Amino acid sequence: MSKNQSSIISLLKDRASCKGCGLASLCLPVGLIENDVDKLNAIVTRNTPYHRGDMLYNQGDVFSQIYIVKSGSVKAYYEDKDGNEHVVGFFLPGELIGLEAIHTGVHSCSAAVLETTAACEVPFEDLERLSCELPSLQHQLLRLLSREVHNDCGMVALLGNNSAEERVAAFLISLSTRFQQRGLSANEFHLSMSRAEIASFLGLAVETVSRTFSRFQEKGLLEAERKSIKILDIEALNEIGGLCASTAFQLGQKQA
Amino acid sequence: MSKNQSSIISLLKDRASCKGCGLASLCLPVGLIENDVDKLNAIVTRNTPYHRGDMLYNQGDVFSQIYIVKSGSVKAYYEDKDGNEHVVGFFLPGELIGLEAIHTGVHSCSAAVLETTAACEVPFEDLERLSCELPSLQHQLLRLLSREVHNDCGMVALLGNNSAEERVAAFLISLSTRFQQRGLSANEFHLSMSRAEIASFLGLAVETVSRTFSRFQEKGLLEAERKSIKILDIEALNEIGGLCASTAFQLGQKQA
DNA sequence: TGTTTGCATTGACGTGAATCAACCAAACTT
DNA sequence: AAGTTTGGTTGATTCACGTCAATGCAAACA
Repeated sequence: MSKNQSSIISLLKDRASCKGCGLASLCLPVGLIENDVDKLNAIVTRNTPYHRGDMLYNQGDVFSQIYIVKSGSVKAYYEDKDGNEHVVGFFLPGELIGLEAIHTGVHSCSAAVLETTAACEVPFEDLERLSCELPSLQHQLLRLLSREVHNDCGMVALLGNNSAEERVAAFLISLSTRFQQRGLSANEFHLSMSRAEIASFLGLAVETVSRTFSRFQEKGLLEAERKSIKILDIEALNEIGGLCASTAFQLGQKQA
Repeated sequence: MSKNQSSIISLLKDRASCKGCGLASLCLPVGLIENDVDKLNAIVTRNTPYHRGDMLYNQGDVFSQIYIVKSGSVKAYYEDKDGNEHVVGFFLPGELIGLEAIHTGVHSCSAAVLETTAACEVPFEDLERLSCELPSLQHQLLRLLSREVHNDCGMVALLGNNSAEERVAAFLISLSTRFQQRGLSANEFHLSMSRAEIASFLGLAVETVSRTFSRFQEKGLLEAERKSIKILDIEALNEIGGLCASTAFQLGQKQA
């Protein structure tokens, strides 16, 4: 085997490990030295990709591991007693899923993938054990949990106080910001969730979401062709929804 | 000094330490052996009581420690750009305050006490250090953060999907449950927050909260005399608001 | 090419809760 | 004890958004 070949192979290996992962700066490895990243990597497993509709876990499942989106996207939702689905969050690459279940040991919501999605799985007991050993890992885990609390506070604020237009604007700003942080375009992106899922998440009717998109288009703020979004006037959107909960919260996003 | 006197003194000391604290079963000491509780206690400080209106911290303050309610109650809120106050949570004895700030290192909301309140303060760096040393402490800290995430999910669900009556009912159920867990009456209690603060928290107008209380009284579900509440038919209240977000969430409470 | 199926959009209409405006009762002042 | 302030209740009106219903439109399949 030539040197060239072996370096390609090690590159491929790296891409499938925490060390070479492009999301490392958003995820658990933040603050870890190379050697410690290897220790983290040793407890992480990666499955074959999931497809739209596949479940990471179901409401009521026993909690054993957290999931981290590697590529694609995931929704978290719960079903009420009448069987209606209520979306409580969307997760993009680098975001941790399942944190709500640590407390009780049982998942209180379900997680379904929205498009072809790769996920890392981290057995929680292993993660706890390693966190005791690596203070930086513990710190980052606490930070990520705190981020979740912070963002959920922002959602509570948004849902409690803001109009349909403000909610939709805040939602779009949130997505835009998060895509940008992941090296994608802040102005043009693809929605992996349906209007119904957006509506559910924002506490609105599908029709209201649709009408709001239309109104934003009439005002020249964006172009929405089904699931592809092109933001034309991000400043105006920010004006409507971006800072509605004060500068304190970067609203509605699962990522700060 | 007689043996009797010294035992009284040590009892008083205990009450002011984690070891003798009646809230230990809800708080950080869960799962710790006596020796480790002492280590925790060594990093906890307790100030003279706060009074209504006093601030634990303000939006924008640098984060350095978390607060735990020992007695009394606290509200967390943020001010929007127009100076309007929006309540995002209420905290009862045993509940941790300030967790939203770990992520950024800056408080994104303010915490104000609602009545005469005692609080424990735990410098976060010390807590992190000790958590590495005591796996049970780390575990409990993660659990408490997760509880916050879980409860906030419940609030998002409540605000997104439920009517004014359902929200108020869920709020009352939540308080009732939490008082009961603290050894107080589940049916008769005192509200430390004003109608305006309840309204803000539930994303409603003061008038709507007031009317909803009145309607519940007409239906014979409760008696509300200003701030004192007497629940007459907790089953009916549960029917209205208790399980509205499915059995998955114990709604709207900062405590499960 | 027509049919089905699953979103998405648009319009008409009704309603729950916000807003506006009095009014009242307690608590505080002087 | 009369004035003032603060918080809570109640009524009348308005409006944003939900609901109901029809239509559009693209991908999937026969």
